[in-house]
Amino acid sequence: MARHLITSAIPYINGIKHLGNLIGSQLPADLFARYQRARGNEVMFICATDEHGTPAELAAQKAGTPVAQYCAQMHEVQARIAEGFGLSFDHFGRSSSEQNKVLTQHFAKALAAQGLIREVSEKLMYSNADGRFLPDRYIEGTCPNCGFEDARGDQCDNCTKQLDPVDLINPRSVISGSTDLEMRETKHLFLCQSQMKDQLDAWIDSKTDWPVLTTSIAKKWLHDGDGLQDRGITRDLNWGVPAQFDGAPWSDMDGKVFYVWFDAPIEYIAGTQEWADAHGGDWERWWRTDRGAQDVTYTQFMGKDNVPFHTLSFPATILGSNEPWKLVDYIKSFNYLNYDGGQFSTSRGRGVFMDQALDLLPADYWRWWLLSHAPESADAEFTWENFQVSANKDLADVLGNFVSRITKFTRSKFGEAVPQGGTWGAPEAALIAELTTRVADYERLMEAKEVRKAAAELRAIWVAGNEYLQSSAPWTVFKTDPVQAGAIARLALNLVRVYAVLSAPFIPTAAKAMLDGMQTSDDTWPSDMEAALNALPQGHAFVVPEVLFRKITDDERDEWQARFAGKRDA
RNA sequence: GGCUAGGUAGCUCAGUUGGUUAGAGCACACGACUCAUAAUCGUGGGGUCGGGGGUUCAAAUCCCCCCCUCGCCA
Repeated sequence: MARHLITSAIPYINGIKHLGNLIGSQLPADLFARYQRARGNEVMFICATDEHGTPAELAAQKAGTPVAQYCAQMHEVQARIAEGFGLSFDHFGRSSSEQNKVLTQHFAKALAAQGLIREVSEKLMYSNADGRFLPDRYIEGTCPNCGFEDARGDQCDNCTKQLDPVDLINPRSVISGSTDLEMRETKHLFLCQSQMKDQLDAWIDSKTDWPVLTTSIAKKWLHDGDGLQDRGITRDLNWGVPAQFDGAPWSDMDGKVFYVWFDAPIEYIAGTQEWADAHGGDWERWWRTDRGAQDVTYTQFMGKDNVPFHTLSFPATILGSNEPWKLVDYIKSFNYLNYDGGQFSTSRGRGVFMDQALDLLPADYWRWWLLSHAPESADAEFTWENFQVSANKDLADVLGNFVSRITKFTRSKFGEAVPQGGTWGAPEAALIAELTTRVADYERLMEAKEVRKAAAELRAIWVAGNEYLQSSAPWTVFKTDPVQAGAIARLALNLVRVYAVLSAPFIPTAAKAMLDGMQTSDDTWPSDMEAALNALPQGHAFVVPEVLFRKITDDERDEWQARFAGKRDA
């Protein structure tokens, strides 16, 4: 039995994510996890909320809630929505956990012991009124280039010029509006990634089967300009993992915390520890190659914006520690999903957010559309028309109607039990041969994390059932040879169970309804198609399930398109 | 401006190391069936593969130039 460690990039805590975020990491990771479990493999699927950093502090402040409490609440909100989408995490952790604090500090210490941490003094903008250092984008002022009054410290939104906060005329704090700012010297820790450039470069070079999106982004960071740069791993903040701790190999780091990109990926490991602490399991056999993790296959899923951290920074942390941690085996990355001619926008409330989506339709509609249109080779686009057409055609007409037509036909002619008697001949053998080939292709594509192609193959498997029914026409055969018509129906009813098993990674709720309809809990993977089509024995009772997928009407489509065009309302 | 990825039928996309008349789904037209969520199945029309030049017996596929889109960086 193979063992699969699977992680999804961890979503940031400040608010509910949109569909673009969902398809970028959590959903494809869930697809893969469900598939591997269905194949009988052992899976550890970890996700979490990314809770540290300035945006979380400010969001909490805006909500009038202490930041720890704010994060706890938002974590619950995100966890419930994830559940609503059927995301089958073994554990949905929190980067603010005690486990992550201990582990993050451990890694920092281990890296320092290997000479990979250096202290750097730099001058940053300090706000006396706020009592804190301000990140570049939390400083605004007049652009020295174009005179725009609300230019941010990192870039002017009006003329797009890249800025340094010291360039701004009349700089002020975005947080308080205070202009009582000064440049103040402060000390930070840097991770010496540059020392590991060659090692990382060789490692990336060895990954010839990774998506080009993953390797090209890694290569760019490795080779662009002066090559891979050392990066600061601490910030002047209170909310985070303290950079000063007992046994720390440095001093004077009070009031500083590790920067989110350093502690966030470590949460993959810490999240597994959280799981172990909660369930009494053994986390080391997943993460320590000296404790059994050497035979684990580790796959990460993420949007392209997260690729640099996962191809370079986190591996630098893992490898640089010189400890036997499990390194990722495959990084599946995704492009962006756009919304109806533009970008999804969290700040402007443009597009569909996860909670809203579940209010409109069951999760399977979204799962199917998103996965079958996953932005793998290029950015993809969500439009309501495409969504409506795909969901209605694929789910309602091809799959849902197949289940309806065969269960209702059988009920009307034979009653609610798998018909007995009759024999299968050439048409059935041909169908079994086709399904055997297609399922093998489906398995290959799922193993390769080829999400869109796997969806297309699954759909073709559904279509094969309709073709079979159409050509064998049991409703016609019934008039002259009812027993033989029963044999055809028996195969088709068994097909419903097979479809449920094969489809479950994509549409788990409907798959469950299909199994329930067939009154079976047998979710054995159809490795032997002929045997699989005999799983429901003659005389086995079933019930006609409710309509699996109702259709999306034109009126609904138009209404939703208008509703989500602009501002997100409460 | 530099770099990445793209530009293939009306739409969304496949096209492996260059090789017979460029494929799929949707949409469209016609036909079949009537068990089914007016569903299904079959057949067909439709593309100078962004533009130009080159290599080759042969290029969507390799090389050069240009145009356009998206993203990252400066």
